[in-house]
Parts: sequence; structure tokens; C-alpha cells
Amino acid sequence: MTMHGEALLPSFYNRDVALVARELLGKFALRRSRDGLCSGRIVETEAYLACEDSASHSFHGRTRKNATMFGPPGFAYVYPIHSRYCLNAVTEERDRASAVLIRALEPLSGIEIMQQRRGTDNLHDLCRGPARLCEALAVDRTLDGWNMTRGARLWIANSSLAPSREFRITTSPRIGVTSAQQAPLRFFIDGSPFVSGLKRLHRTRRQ
DNA sequence: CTACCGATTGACT
DNA sequence: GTCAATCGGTAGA
Repeated sequence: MTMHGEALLPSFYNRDVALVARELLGKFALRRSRDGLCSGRIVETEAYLACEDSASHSFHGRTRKNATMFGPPGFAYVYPIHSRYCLNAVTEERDRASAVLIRALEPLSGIEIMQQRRGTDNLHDLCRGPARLCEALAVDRTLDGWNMTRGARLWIANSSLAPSREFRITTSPRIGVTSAQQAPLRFFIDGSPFVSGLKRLHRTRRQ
């Protein structure tokens, strides 16, 4: 039990990846380290499918890098890109290598710690973007393969105290991918100022 | 061993 | 709007 509620269980993650990506919106991502507890409300996610998704790291089969994607649901898949890290939650059953990329958080607690790690006081820049939130939460490759369903070190939780605010969910194509660029597998809380890719968001709305 | 690439970010015109 | 830093992972010689 934490001030943010119980860790989401394997049964939450062991479902269709796009559904999990939607339902992770509004949940809390939490990280406890020596520095203290940091947390944020998930406002943006992307789904990466197990089959026929050329943008997914699992598309070309299992390697040492993506092995966690092929493991059980509810584990953290942390991968490096451009000298940074990005955090995913593994979904669906073992060997269905799908995952949800956590793209942005609304900072909630441990804000001073996150400001120090990020080197900025701007609340809107702390956790906007998948690599930024990893830096803010001190998530790196050592947490690849971490079981997030046990409520230790790194986990995702429902709110037990504050009921979820009402919000609308918008979809768009995923950001930054070089294939499968049309698939509407990005999900974000409509109107949140903590969502990344605002330029693309406006472009999406005009279309 | 070398060569190339990327689910990014931040600096710059 | 454009562009390059930067480095682990991967494929191939």
C-alpha cells in the first residue's frame, strides 16, 4: 500500500496491448530510489504490437536487447536510444512480445528530485517525452526486466485516495517511428499540457 | 573488428 | 521549421 494505491497486477497487463495503452492513461508511475519517491500521472502512451507491427522492437524476433518483451506481462522493458533510455510496460501473455511505451507524465511528487536530475525547474519539461521521464525517474537499463507488479522500486498504480479526474482520450499516429507510420497507436489525455509532440498534435487536429 | 542505425532531445535559423 | 550529438545494439567482413 502506498499513498498512490496498489501496484497494477499481471492481470491488468495481460490483455490487448492497445487496450492497456488506453487504460494506463490516468494511472500513476512511481519510482522509489535512495533519493526518495518520485511519481507522475501517465498522460501519454504508445502501443507496440506483438505481430505485424514493423515499428515494434519485437518485429525481427528475439534478441538480447528485446528479450524482456518476450517475457511475462507487467515487467519493465527499458531500452537505450540516442544515449538515453525509454520505459515500456510489457503486455499480453509470455511470448506475445508487445509493450506500451510510457511517453509522458504529469509530475506529482518528488518534483525537487526530478528537477535536480533533469537540470530544469520547468514543470512542463520534467517528464514530457519518453527519455525525459526516464531521466527524471532515474530509470536506466538496470531496471530492464524489473517486475513492476510488486510495488517496489518501479511500478504503476491506481489512485486509492484521489479519484481519477475526468478526461478524454485522443489517438494519433506514433511519434518518431520510421515504419508503420499511419497506425493510430498513440494515446494521450486530451488537452494535457504535459503531453509531448505538441506540434504533431496540432498537425493531427488540423487534418 | 568496422559500419550503420534509431520508439530522442535540444540547439539553432 | 532544420539538424546533429551520441552510443548501445546489431549485422556483416
